[in-house]
Amino acid sequence: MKKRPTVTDVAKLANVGASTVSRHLRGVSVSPDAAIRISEAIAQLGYHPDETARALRVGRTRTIGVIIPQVSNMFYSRAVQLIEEEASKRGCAVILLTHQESLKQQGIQLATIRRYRADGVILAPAAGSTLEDISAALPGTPVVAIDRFISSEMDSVVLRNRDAARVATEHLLRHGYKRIACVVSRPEIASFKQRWEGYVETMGLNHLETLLIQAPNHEQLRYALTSTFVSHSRPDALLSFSNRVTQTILLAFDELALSREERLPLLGFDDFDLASLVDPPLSVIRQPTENMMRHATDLLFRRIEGSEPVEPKVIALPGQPIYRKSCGCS
Amino acid sequence: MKKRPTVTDVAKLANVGASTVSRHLRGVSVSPDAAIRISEAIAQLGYHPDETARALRVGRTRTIGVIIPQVSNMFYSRAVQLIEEEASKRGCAVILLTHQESLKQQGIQLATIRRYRADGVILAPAAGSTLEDISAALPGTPVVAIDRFISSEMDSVVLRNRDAARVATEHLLRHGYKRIACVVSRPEIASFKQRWEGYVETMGLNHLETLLIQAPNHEQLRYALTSTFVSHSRPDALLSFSNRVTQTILLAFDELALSREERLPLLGFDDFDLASLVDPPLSVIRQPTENMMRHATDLLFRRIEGSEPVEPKVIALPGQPIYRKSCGCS
DNA sequence: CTGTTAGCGCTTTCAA
DNA sequence: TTGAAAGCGCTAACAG
Repeated sequence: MKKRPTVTDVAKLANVGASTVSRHLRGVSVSPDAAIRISEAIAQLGYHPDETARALRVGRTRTIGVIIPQVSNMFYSRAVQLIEEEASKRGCAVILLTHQESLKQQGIQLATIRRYRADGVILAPAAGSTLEDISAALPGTPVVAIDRFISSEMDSVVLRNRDAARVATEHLLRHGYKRIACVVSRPEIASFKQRWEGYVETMGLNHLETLLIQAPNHEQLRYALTSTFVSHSRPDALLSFSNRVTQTILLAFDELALSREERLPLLGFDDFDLASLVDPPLSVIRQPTENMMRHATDLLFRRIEGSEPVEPKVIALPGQPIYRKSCGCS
Repeated sequence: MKKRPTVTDVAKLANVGASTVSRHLRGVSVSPDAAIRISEAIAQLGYHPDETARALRVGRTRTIGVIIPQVSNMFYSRAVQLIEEEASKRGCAVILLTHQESLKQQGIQLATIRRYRADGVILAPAAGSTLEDISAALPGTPVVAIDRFISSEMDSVVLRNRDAARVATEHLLRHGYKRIACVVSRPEIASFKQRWEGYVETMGLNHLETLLIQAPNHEQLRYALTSTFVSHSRPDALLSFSNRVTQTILLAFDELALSREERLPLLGFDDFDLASLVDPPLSVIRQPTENMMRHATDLLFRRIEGSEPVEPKVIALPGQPIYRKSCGCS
């Protein structure tokens, strides 16, 4: 088994010094004929530079860490997709890690990132994360938070959650619903907290009581939902805080075999592929995921390149309401 | 800005040699009091070992590459999720790359993997991939193919596509449908090819003509579908080859505002969250994704560890038919 | 423009 | 069991 060729091998074959090869590789000017000989040698040997060695020497790994709750949530898989493409364009590879909504697991993954010396991190922080924990875990490494705001001291790209929830609640109110219930899996998650605040505020302004249907996991949430639906104090309308929750609501409708008319009016956060195809078509607040991820990667790479912005930047993008039928529109 | 601490720093503070620190870190026996002093020093300095340096020295990076068409397809996002968890358990990080169904892009990503010196790769090969291309791009690096079979010389974990398609076609036949059409986006993709074969075979056995509805992208596919649906030679039933295609079919139904009764009977590959919630509930061939990914990671890590299996192993798992209503069942 | 040399942080002989 | 020293493949400084 022959070893992988190194710069030295290339250098020898091309009759130049190793540093000339290195220069050529990095696009620094080299004499034309040396360039040709080097290129030939590289082709002949099938040489591929070793990123780990380069990283060690230069202190930059050309990798970025992406830490999210799970990839299987459509919002995040879309996000990862976008981040990967952007990173790829800039010559960086993505190290993908998940924290499964666990603060402890997140700590482990931050340490992982640290060991791998990623140049920067895009993070959807687990509930309970603090700026201090995170920046202590990654001293000197740029981090941008997505989806969940934790501190104005940290670069963040998020939805304007309060506003969006306000808009959503007002819309439901305009349809004449009074007993509007929020449905959420884990209210301690930052984005959901803000959505809840926007809702509470709007309900308060209208002298209406707030309602919360909540459970730590989707199994229990479905149970909570079905019991609520059959109780005599059932709400007028539902405001779902995430696509997963929306699906759980749909499942609960289905479980009770509620007809289209018996279903509660529903408005949900996050758009998804089949949202327009369920019955009735789902009204949602869509997140501008593409834009968000572009902002996030831009911010991150600016930080990595070390130029420009010094103070933390929080980018909050408006949600886009898409009223189909489920909210009561026609 | 103080530099990151190194083994040497730890060694000095603990009054031992660097190699002793290294040994301790890797769990090799060290005298008890040295161990204590080292641990203290590590904690005090906030030392984290540098994977890039270790990788350079030792020749193993503790990373695995995962190359898939896109993360945003539910099948793959689920797969990535599973792989990440498994890799994490084994102390490896995942480098995530996508090839967008482009052979050229796949080549680029294979080269990326090579530069980063990943210890192994899990790959869903783009259409047109050959064993030779792939192993030439990654000499000495274990690769396991998932979802798409390209050669029995390469470790692979796939669905028993022909059988599954046979079962699906027979099921549709049993409902009395004769003009069964396959719907597929890119027939050149290995798994779809095999599904097509299973279908052709079954139709042939029953002296029935084969029908194909196909278009290179989902936009055009939807168009092809709607025109087919309104033509007088419309099929009796549809066999969809992937979850994305199934969604496109649903979209086409919706576009034509076909009522539940007017919709064509449909059986699709891949189960997904909302499959049971659309109207009528979707019948599908489910892939045992979890099992598949466990096999894939097992295979890969066995190869990486260098022990055991020498000859390539192809694992083909049966699909699980789930008959809801869309296929004509009730 | 080029080659020589040193060294990034780690592990691994090798001798003690 | 331990420490000193060499070296993984690369790049940056420096002298030509």
